[in-house]
Amino acid sequence: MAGRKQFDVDEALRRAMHVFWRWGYSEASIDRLTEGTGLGRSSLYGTFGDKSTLFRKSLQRYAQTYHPLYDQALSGPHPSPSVVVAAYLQVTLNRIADPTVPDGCLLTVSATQFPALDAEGQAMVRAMICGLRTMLEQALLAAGADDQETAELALCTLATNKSLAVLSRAGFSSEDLATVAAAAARIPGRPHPLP
Amino acid sequence: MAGRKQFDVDEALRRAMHVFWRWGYSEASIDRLTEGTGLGRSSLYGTFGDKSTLFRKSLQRYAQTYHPLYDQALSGPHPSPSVVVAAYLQVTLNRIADPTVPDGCLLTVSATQFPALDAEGQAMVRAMICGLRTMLEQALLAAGADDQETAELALCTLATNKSLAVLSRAGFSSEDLATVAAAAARIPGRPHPLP
DNA sequence: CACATCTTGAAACGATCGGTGCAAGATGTG
DNA sequence: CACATCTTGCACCGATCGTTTCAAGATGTG
Repeated sequence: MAGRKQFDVDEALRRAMHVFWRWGYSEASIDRLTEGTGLGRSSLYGTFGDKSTLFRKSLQRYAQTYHPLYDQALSGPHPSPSVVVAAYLQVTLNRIADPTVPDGCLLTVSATQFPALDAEGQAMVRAMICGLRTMLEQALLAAGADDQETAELALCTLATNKSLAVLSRAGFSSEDLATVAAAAARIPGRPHPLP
Repeated sequence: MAGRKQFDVDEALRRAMHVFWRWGYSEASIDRLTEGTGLGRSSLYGTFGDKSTLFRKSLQRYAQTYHPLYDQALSGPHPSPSVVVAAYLQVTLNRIADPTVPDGCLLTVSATQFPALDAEGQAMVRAMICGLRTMLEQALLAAGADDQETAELALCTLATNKSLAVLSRAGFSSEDLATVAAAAARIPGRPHPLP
């Protein structure tokens, strides 16, 4: 029934990523992965290894697809920290609004939430978060924020990013998500209202 | 080996809630539930029904335990919307810091994230979120916010609440969580920094 | 004590889980 | 064509999943 591979490896990985994206790690069964990719079990295991390896490759695939978008949005000159925050969150909003990907990404947010994920996968997720955090901090510093404000804003923007994914998954409208993102861009440069 | 129940039903439900709290719905296997509650399979099924029913009862148990805390923090008079937001998020921070509950609650945040949860459970989670939202909106109106600001702040505070749970689960420090909560309290009453 | 009621532990159910073995078939090379 | 190499579909593995069944034992009532 075969001599050379009858599928595109990169496209299959993209589809597998979308299965994890939609179902998370535990609920992404091998049957769902074979169905989503169109591959048979043998092809899936022969090409990508076992489930946890495939998940890690899906994470890598996600990073190499979307991290450049964040990098591009943050690399240019920005007039203020607020603009940096808004630009970062806009990338997330764009990704959520993308009709070619499943609704509600369970890769970035809930990867750390699924207890079934092994230590190697957890470490990879943490490294991805750390990379985005550094990316944000550099852009904030370049936009004129001091060290303390940079640390705070990077953290809060990451937090907002996570909440956008959660709210999206929970069925909140894109208008609501845009409202949350816009409010996060209003945090910079404000004194504490509490004593 | 028994004639009358050899355990406290309410305490067993509390422990079952903590198992879902720690593991989420899919990863909370019956074995983990029997181990966590100390009950046998027969007692568990005989008392609480099947797994999805037990999860719903755990959700109810969570709501009746923690929603009064939010209600209490919001019911008194507040000088400003900022204080309302801060008071609300402080309840979440306190719950996260509680040493008697597991680290990283997968009940409120990720209940909507787990595809395995049935429609009835999903609806219950949405109803809980809706109740908290209404509670917040009433307190914000009472604190002098107009309709538009109330809607925006209630949404953003809910979003921050979710992100706190996610960041907590991801291993961020309690100082980081407090920073995020404090920054959210700085949103009210600020003009948009972007054109 | 007799008897109905309830609870419990243990075994077992079918279904699904992630993963493997293997023969059949397609390909590239000689 | 002969042959080694690779891929694929299919069956199957043990383990675990949620759930049910059932007999044994403890209790409350007469």
